[in-house]
Amino acid sequence: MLTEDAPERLRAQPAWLLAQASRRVTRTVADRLAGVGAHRTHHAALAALAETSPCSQASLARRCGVDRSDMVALVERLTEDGHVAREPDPDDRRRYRLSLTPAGERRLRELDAVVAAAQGDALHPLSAAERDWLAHLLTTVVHGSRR
Amino acid sequence: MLTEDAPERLRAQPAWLLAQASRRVTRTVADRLAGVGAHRTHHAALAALAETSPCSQASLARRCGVDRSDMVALVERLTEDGHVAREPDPDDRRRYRLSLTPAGERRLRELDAVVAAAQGDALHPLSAAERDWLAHLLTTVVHGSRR
DNA sequence: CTCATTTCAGCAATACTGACATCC
DNA sequence: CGGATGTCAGTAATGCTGAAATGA
Repeated sequence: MLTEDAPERLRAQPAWLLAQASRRVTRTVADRLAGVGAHRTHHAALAALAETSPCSQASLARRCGVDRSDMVALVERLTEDGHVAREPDPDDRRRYRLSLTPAGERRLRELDAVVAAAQGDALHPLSAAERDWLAHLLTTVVHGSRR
Repeated sequence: MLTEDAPERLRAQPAWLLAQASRRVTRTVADRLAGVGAHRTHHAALAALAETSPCSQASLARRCGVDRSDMVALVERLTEDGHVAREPDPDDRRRYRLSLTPAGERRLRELDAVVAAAQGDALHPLSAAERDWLAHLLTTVVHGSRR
C-alpha cells in the first residue's frame, strides 16, 4: 500500500506524512526482525522486562501497548524460546511473575542491534541532529496529547 | 493498544515514537471522519481526483496507497454517494474514467475541514513552526528512502 | 460484591495474494 | 506474446470485545 504521487493536499499534511513514515519505518523494522525470527512485540516485551522485572502479564501488556488477551500467546512463545521465565506469584495467586532469563538478555541485545540498524537505514536521509529533533517533536506529540 | 509507561529503550527510539504518534493522530482523524460517515480512503480518493481527473481506478489506487482490489468497493461507494462519476474510457476499454461530481467537490471541502481540525487537535502540543519542522522532517524520511 | 488477572473464542478492519476475463 | 485493468475470493496479521474462571 505504498503510495506513489500522492496528491498535494495529502502530501502536505502531517497526519498523512506520519502515517507514511510510520508505515515505512515500521515495515523495515518488522522485516529485519522477521529475518531473525522475531516480532516487534517480542522486542517490546523483552525490553520492558529488562527494565522492570518481575512483572505480571497484564502489566507487561500495558507497558508494551499489547492487549492482555494477545499477551498470552506472546508470553507462551517467549517462554518456549527460553527467553522469559514464568512462575506463579506467591503474593497474588492470579498472577505470574515474569522475568528475563540470561538467554533472554542476550536475545534482547541481539534484537536491540537489529532494530537500531533497521531504524538507522530507514532514517538515513536524516542527520543525527535531525533525528534528535524528530524524536523530540514526536515525544511532544505523544506525551502532550492527554487532552 | 495505547501504551502507558513504555520502557525507556523504546520510548527513545524514533521507530517507536513514529508508531505511537501515527497511531494517535490517525485514530483521531479516523474518529472524526467516522463522525461524518467518511473514511480516510474516501478523503484520499476525493483529494486525488480533485487534483488529477479523469483518472483510472488503478491509477487512483496507486496515488491513494490503496490496493487496486480494495479500490473497487471504495469507488462503488463513492459513486453511490454521488461524489464520483464513473464512465467507461472510450480510449481504453479496460478502464473507467473517474471524476469528481460537484457534490463530490463539496464533500471534499467538508472532509478537508474535518481532517484539518482533527489534525490540529492531535498536534496541539506543537507550535505552528514545530509542525512545519515535523512535516519537513517526515517528508525527508518518506521521499528520501528510495534506497 | 467489587475489581483484577489469565485465558479463550470470536469478530472487525486492514492489507495483501492469486486468479480470472478482458483488453492494449 | 507480455503487460495493464477491473473484479472477486480468500488469506493473514492485527487489534479489539465479551465472557469465563480464579482469586484479591
